[in-house]
Amino acid sequence: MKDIKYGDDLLHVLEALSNPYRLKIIAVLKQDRQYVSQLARELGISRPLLYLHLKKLEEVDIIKGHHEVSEDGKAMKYYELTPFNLPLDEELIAGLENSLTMKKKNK
Amino acid sequence: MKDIKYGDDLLHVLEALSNPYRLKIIAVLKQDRQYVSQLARELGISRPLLYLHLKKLEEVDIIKGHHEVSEDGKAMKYYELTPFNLPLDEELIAGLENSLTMKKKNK
DNA sequence: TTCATATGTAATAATTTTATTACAGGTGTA
DNA sequence: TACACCTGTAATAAAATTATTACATATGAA
Repeated sequence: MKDIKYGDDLLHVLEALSNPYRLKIIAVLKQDRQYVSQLARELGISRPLLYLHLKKLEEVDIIKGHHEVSEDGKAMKYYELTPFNLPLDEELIAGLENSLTMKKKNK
Repeated sequence: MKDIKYGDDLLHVLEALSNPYRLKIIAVLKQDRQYVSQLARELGISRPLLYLHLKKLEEVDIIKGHHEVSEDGKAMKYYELTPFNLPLDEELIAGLENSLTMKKKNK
């Protein structure tokens, strides 16, 4: 996970973690890396939806994906977890208050 | 903040923290307790909206409100921060995986 | 009485997030 | 060729969150 220097970054990470599927993805990937289709089956969700969740986690560098070609020649996309540690308390939040934007999100 | 023993509790707290106004509220209340109308002015939002945010924070015991009568006889509602500490990492998440519900939220 | 302050909430609208459906394209094997 | 895998995304729908508007009620002071 990238260093959190700004309130907006902290918020971005918290948003990424605020979903049961995304927490589950972290738990699964902690055991071992996994490729997208298999991960979708394990979570019981569609690939398009999984991509959405993976994107949010990857945006904040909690997971990372890369392509690989399997032994039988198939193009696979594996995701793996990036260990992280976020000591969340009121001190951290207060310290980042000035770099926290209240405006709506763009894009 | 209440003890986090279940994945659903963790998620609930993360959701409560996933909003810039709510992070700001924590930062403001860390300095000192405050009453609702004044807090709304400081944040630049309406009271109805503030109530919504306060409710989400109070639900997970990050803040607590109580009524008080001011010197000049007005009924005031003050909120104060409850110090908390959440060491967020993949270990915590993996450990709570089994008590994490994927279903939609009720209510 | 009128004004300024305070709390509280119901109803609705706007926006964002989450989820689904429908595609297209690739490789290896039967 | 047809089938069973795989990746990737656009378009749309559904659901949840966030925000606004409009009220009602109460107190003290001018």
